[in-house]
Amino acid sequence: MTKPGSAPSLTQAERSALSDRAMIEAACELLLEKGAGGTTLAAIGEKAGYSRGLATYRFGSKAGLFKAVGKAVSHRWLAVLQAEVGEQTGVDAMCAAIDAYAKFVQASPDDARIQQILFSEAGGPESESRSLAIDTYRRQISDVATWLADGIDTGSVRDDIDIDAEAVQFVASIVGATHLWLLVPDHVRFDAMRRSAKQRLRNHLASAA
Amino acid sequence: MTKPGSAPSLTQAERSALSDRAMIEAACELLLEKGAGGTTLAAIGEKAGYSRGLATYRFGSKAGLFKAVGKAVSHRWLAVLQAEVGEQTGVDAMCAAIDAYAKFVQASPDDARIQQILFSEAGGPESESRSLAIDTYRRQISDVATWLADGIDTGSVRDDIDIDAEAVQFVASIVGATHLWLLVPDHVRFDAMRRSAKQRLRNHLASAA
DNA sequence: CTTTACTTGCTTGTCGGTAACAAGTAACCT
DNA sequence: AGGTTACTTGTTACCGACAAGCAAGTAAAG
Repeated sequence: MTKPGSAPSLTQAERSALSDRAMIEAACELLLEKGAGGTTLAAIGEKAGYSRGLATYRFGSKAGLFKAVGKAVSHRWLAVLQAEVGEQTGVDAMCAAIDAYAKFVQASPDDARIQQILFSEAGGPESESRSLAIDTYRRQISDVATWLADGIDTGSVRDDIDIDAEAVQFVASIVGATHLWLLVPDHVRFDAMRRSAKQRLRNHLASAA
Repeated sequence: MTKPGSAPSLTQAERSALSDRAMIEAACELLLEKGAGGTTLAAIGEKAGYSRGLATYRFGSKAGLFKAVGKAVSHRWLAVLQAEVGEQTGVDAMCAAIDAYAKFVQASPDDARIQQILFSEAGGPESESRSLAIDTYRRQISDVATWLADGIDTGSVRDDIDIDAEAVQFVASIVGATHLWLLVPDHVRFDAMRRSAKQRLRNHLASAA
């Protein structure tokens, strides 16, 4: 029982969900500000309004926390992608994915930056965020491969292509463009690249029929 | 004068050049083994056969050391690129660059890995290796743009393209493919991608004439 | 050639800061 | 109330960075 004039009196689950969200939010801000290496668990906890130790306690380790942040961001991206692509297949789906990504980067550039910072961090043979990055990329490559396979089945895509190689190149283009955009933003104009990338896709992959 | 039976008696310059090389070499091995975060300056110094403090003393900071490593690797890559591309321009130069990169990755996969690890590390707003990565990417994009401009001048490349956008996409494809290869090596087959990437380039950029 | 003053390569001592864990406290639950 | 769960504080080990010192090399004077 809570005394009349006291605090909201949340349930335990609500309390932890609240602090989790606050810390992930704080982590995002700090990541953008100071990068992965410059972000400390203590700073995250305190910025979220708690003690220096909570982040470690809740997420176990720095890698664990970054994994949680990555999952949150990834989830938002996949929602946008799904909404844009819908049930399309073949080259249409790939073009829609390009549009979705452009939209995502424009609407939530912070999310895009964070995702890229975290996935870059996954470079070495260390980290737990490595496995998240691997899963995400693998998933995206296989999605594209499925689009292509369906496109071949329905006759909209040439049947003499190497599906896996094309899928990897497609994902690689987007990953690479984001990477460059993060480092050399003035050189990377997503909107300008969209047109030629889509046209190139159609020229290269669409069936002659 | 050195006593007959005594040690090699190197000059100061030779001594420091020797330890520099030893430490950069040690740093490369540790980077491949433990990643950027897992590599410590003390371990580098000791692995190179010196004290825990030498790496810091010589390179000033961890970022400074990584910068030196990056420069060494970058230098080797640029040599391969220059040898393969030569005086070619336009689409020919870009195809040669693809071949050069495939050759580089096959001949010195460790170098490719290290470069990618370091350039990934440059994601956040921190680090000194960030500026090296930026310079390198900027340089590569402008090289490709020059190839394209020359190709338009000599008539081998369509004149209705957006040079900068195409150059960025080209570099982005390679950067992204390497990034994926580092994380998901089994999905990325450089040799399979070479053929279709080059064909796509020619289809998309070569002038109709 | 030898001595001496100086420079440069390298090592050791140390400090602030951080991740990770453990033990304790306070809030919620039954 | 007792017990479970959310959170805090105390502590340890480790790392990057710096600074003071030591030793190896260099060069000028006698």
